[in-house]
Amino acid sequence: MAKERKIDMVILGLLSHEDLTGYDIKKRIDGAISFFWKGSFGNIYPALKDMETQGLISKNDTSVGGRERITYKITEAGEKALNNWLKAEQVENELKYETLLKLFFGASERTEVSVHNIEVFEKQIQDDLKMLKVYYETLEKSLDNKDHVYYLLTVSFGIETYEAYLKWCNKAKKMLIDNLK
Amino acid sequence: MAKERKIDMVILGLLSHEDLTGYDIKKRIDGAISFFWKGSFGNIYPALKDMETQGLISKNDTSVGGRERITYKITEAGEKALNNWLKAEQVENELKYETLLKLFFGASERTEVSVHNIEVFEKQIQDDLKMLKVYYETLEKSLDNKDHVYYLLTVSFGIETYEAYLKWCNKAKKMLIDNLK
DNA sequence: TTTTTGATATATCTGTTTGATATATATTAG
DNA sequence: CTAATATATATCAAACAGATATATCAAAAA
Repeated sequence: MAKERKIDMVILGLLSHEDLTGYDIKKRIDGAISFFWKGSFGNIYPALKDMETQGLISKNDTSVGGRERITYKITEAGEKALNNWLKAEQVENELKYETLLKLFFGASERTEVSVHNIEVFEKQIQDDLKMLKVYYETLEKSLDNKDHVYYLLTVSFGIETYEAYLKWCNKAKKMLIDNLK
Repeated sequence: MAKERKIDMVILGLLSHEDLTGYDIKKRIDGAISFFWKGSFGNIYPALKDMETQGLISKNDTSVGGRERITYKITEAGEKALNNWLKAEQVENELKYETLLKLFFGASERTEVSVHNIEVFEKQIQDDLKMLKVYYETLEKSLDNKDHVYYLLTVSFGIETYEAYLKWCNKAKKMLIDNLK
């Protein structure tokens, strides 16, 4: 058996707040969610079709003029599926860092190459961290919205881990330079 | 065009140290590498076949008795490909954490469900952290081996980020309990 | 005014990866 | 001696990523 399709839960979660088109869903995922979960048209559209067949969501045509526009709404069965998933013990947490892979095999090349690779990573993280801090400040001002408390927690996860990454970058560079020259 | 197949580089990296069978490669990946990169028979064996055709690795039959055993060796072209990848700027770093996904949609359920989900995550991380610390202590004793310096850096990455996760777990649980009762 | 760029929107295709399963041999533990 | 586990190759279905195709519409630029 193949693993359960997780994109379904992302879609249900988003639809539990508002009716959306496939395109909207992609945009939402590309926003605040993207740092811990990704989506693509290639899995969003087939998932919408399947879930409609399963009765977890319902389709309604909101086309204007010649412009096609299919909005989806979550059904009661969909809400149930979402809550069951939220309560399920099993979770799949996965890190996939090419930077660490390169570092693992770093001894095949000159030390400077690995130091440079860490710097590339460091730059990426610094940029992403700035974005997360902007999100954080915005959310902090509207914690009366219950959803925002949860959003803030995921953003705070990002900030704390990215700060840990940056600390590691410094240690790692130092260690490479000290130990290997 | 599809993205380049990364498993090729994992295989080349491993073969740059020793000759291995597909099964061996799987075992190596499941070990110290698995926390930042995964592999499966379903992509290892096809990759081995392709890379042999491309001349990046060479096959030699080391079967004993009726037991099939195909060992692969890296070629000069393979070493070149590995070093080119190590020097390439572009990297793909990706976090895929279902725990954060659940937390993001946490407002759909009772606060206790999210607190429990954080505790499940916390337990997982505590266990993994113990393993990483054992790796660390073992590696620390053999830093005369140049490779081990690099291995240690990846393990240290894991330790630092997992410790940051645990700190976040406490903060997050407290925030949920304070803000939402 | 016309053109072009960019955003909206659905959909599909190829290649890659995951996870499971099938098959068979060798070794170890009870 | 037998059962369970480890070794080993291989393939399949489902899921996913990334790119591309197609078309509409709004806004900005020429």
